[in-house]
Amino acid sequence: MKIDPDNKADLSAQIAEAIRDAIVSGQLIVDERLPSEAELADHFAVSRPTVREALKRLAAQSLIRTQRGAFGGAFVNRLSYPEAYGQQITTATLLLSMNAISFDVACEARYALERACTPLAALRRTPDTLATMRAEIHRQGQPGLTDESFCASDVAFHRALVDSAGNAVLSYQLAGAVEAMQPLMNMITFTARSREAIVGFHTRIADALSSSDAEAAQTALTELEAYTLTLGRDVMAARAPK
Amino acid sequence: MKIDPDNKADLSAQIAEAIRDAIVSGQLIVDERLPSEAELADHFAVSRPTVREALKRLAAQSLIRTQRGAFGGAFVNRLSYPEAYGQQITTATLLLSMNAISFDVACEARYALERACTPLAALRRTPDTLATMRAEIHRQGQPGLTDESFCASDVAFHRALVDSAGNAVLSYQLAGAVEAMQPLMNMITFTARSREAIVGFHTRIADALSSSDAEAAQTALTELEAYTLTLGRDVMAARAPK
DNA sequence: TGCGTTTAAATTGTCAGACATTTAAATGTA
DNA sequence: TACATTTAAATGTCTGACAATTTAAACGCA
Repeated sequence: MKIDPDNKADLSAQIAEAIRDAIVSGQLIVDERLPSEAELADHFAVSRPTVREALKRLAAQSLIRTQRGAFGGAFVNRLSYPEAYGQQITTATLLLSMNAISFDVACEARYALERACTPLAALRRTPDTLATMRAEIHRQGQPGLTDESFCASDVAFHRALVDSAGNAVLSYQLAGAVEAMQPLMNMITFTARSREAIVGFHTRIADALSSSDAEAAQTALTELEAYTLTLGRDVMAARAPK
Repeated sequence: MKIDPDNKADLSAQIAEAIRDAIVSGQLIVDERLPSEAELADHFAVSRPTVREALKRLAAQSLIRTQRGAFGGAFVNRLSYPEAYGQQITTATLLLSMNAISFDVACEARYALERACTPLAALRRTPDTLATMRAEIHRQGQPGLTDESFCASDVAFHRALVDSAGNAVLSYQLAGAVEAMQPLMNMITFTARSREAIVGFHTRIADALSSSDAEAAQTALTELEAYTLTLGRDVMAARAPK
């Protein structure tokens, strides 16, 4: 873990980068304990608060965890799937909300990615994931459901679809794509008729996966994409004139 | 931006969360200036170092940027694509390297996602992206190339393929999937024969996109996946007996 | 000896106050 | 007006201290 030359950037950023490099390059392995804050301060020739700021940066990225007390300290953290999911979703959501991404582009990306899952899902879907999809479809048919709850259930359905592919890396990658769409979807008011149509598409998808018919699932997904697109465009059109 | 009850977690973590919530919920908008560190310390009834640790956590996630000097301070940062790319790649790389993801699973995910791009890429590929692909194919044919450079060129080729789809959200999502595979791919020693085979697949893909033949591109990708898988398995098999 | 209790030490979390550095606005001057 | 200087506000960094927490070792007792 090396030093910093006469760089002008923040010391805490430099130190954080040095430690991060040591982690990603494998010099520091999972669960290994870092030197104490005092030792790090000594090593980098800075004060303890500066070291602490660097460590907090790393903690924010789930690269380390800290433990108080004797024989406590900072330890290299094994990045778990839930943590990775969380970061993925936060980043994707912010990217979409802050960069004026059009509904069309986000929608296209989402359904393209989901279609990537269907062949695997048709092959590997389990009774468990199928049951989840059926349950969400049932919920979506309930009359008293708010638009937010309907959207949440929609997300749950699509996550079950993605998880059906039985590939953890794929699930992780798509978590962001699917969840980040929710704020955009929440802007849509779902009429009784549109809900019925969506439930119809979902049923077709679930049926297709049940019978391991990847092609039928892809077709239904593509039609659902087209339908979602028209819903979104109607909303945008209704807003624009104002 | 609200207070913290008698929570037991770190104050800096609580404060960071409170500010993060304010950002994602839209209470703080892009480029808006946060109160100064002293004002935040006063507001949350903590010391300035504690506030600073919280701000560094947010800075590590690119949620804020800071500026020194009069009328400086912390500002809500517009998450740019390059920043999002970087975080995506770091997270995906760590997830793969720290969780004993099998080569098969990572490979499957990567090619499934890339296949999702081919229909769009066949439709929208530009002379620019096609030229990039051709250039990388040419580089991959050079005899003196190290394995690392070959892998880097492979990544560049696949990134060009993804970018051909002309969907920024898709490009962002797949950056992690493609780049995170590189460390795994770097473990493979590419013989002259395997390089030739890979260049062949790449040429077929580029040709298919040139003629807007999505199906041929998908087929070539699928075969490339199968070939990559055998290469990877050979390496793993050679290592296991030791 | 064996086991429960107490003590001590190490480490992170937090605070207070100070000074250094940077930056842009305000001010003064030709 | 144009340019140089001053000033004020803010972040960056340091020092030193104390609080809270946790574990290991020391201790005492049966």
